[in-house]
Amino acid sequence: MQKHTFDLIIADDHQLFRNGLNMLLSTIFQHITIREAANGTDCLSLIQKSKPDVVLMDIDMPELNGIEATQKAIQLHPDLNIIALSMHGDEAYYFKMIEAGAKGFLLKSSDIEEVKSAIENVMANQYFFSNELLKKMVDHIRFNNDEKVKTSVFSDREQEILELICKGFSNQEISEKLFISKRTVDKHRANLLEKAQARNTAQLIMNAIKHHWINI
Amino acid sequence: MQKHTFDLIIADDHQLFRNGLNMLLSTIFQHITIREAANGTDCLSLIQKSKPDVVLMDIDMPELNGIEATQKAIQLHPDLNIIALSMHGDEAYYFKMIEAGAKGFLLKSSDIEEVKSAIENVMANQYFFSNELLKKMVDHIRFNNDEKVKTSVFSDREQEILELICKGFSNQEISEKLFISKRTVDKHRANLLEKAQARNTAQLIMNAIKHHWINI
DNA sequence: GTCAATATAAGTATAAATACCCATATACGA
DNA sequence: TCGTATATGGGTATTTATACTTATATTGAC
Repeated sequence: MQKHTFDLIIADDHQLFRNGLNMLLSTIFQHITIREAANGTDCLSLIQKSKPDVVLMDIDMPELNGIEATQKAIQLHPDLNIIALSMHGDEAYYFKMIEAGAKGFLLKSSDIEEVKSAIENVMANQYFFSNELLKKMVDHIRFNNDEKVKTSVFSDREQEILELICKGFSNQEISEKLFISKRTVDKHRANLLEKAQARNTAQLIMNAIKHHWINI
Repeated sequence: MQKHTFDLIIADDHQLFRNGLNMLLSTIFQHITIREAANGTDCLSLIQKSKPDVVLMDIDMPELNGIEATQKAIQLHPDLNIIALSMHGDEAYYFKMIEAGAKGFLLKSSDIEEVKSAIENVMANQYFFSNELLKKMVDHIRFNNDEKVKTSVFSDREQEILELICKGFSNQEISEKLFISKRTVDKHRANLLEKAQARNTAQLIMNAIKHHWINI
């Protein structure tokens, strides 16, 4: 797998982390050239100069953070393989890294084997998510029933009306679509609020999405 | 890897598919016992009788579908390794399979190597998502800007108010929290609607979540 | 120093949502 | 058959949101 030479950039603001990872990767990959950047701006310059095969990009960096650096880098080189590298707690930013165009996603708690897999995968034009991150995502989906909103079961009619509400229709418009009285829609909507344990439309939709009562 | 004997169930309502996959897996794994189920109910009985190591579970099955079968199976055997197996178009049900407790996720368009990886991974207590599915998920996140809602940039204050709206607070309550006039909140909210190209609260929140303007 | 964006606030008006009350018909399961 | 859930619809009232308008002070960029 690691027969031909390839270039890699480590972008992270902690020198010790960069140096250590550099050492580890140099041991694993025989023919590798590693460059280091301490922030997003330096990383962009390095990308322009050295045309790397892979970039390991920290999310939290000074000057230009990993998300912005990834956006700009992907604009210039859409096929560049960028692997996001973050700490626990940065999970909220993974969506933004995906939007920016990163192709691999590692936590800093990963072991070096996983980093190796990630590099090999993205170079083979595949996505890579660290197992720990997948577990976090899965757990988030499975166990976010924290607010005791039970897995509410709406009736078919309620489900239908919920979906129309989500599309932005008013009760009046829904009643015309379904050929029923607006007052009936009012009532269904009130029942939806009660079942969803929501005070208003905003909470109804937040809960509906959190608990996957609707598809987005 | 495949040294010791292990048991596997293929649950799918298409006999040809079951038989073919059975043949393929028998070739790949030397010491494997494969049982077949044509629907969710049969699958549950087989699980009770044979205590399998892995179940390949189709989502769309008669009598008891894959989601319900997975729920019941995981209730009885929380550590059972269930791999969801679905066709294109069933993607909306993956969330439900995750909630139900499946640990691997394959598309029927996967090649046999990916099935092998999935089986090995879940038996090693890891999650497995097929690369095609990851790509779909990533593409969904990256390219769902279909309604020309540009990557709206809200001001800090607007962002703050958006998050309070999502938590279910009324403009009156928000104004009290932020020590500003309700009319100011009214105005911010109107600006939010305009920037989000939404007609009402429901659409505002749908767009906010779709485009990750807020974290859920 | 000017321009643009933002945060602040208000007037006025209508539309929509929410919160209670009530009733009737239907269907489905114990 | 009896009860529960559901779908339908209405009365009344209040609260909330939305749509227009205008205005001022501040901040930051160029």
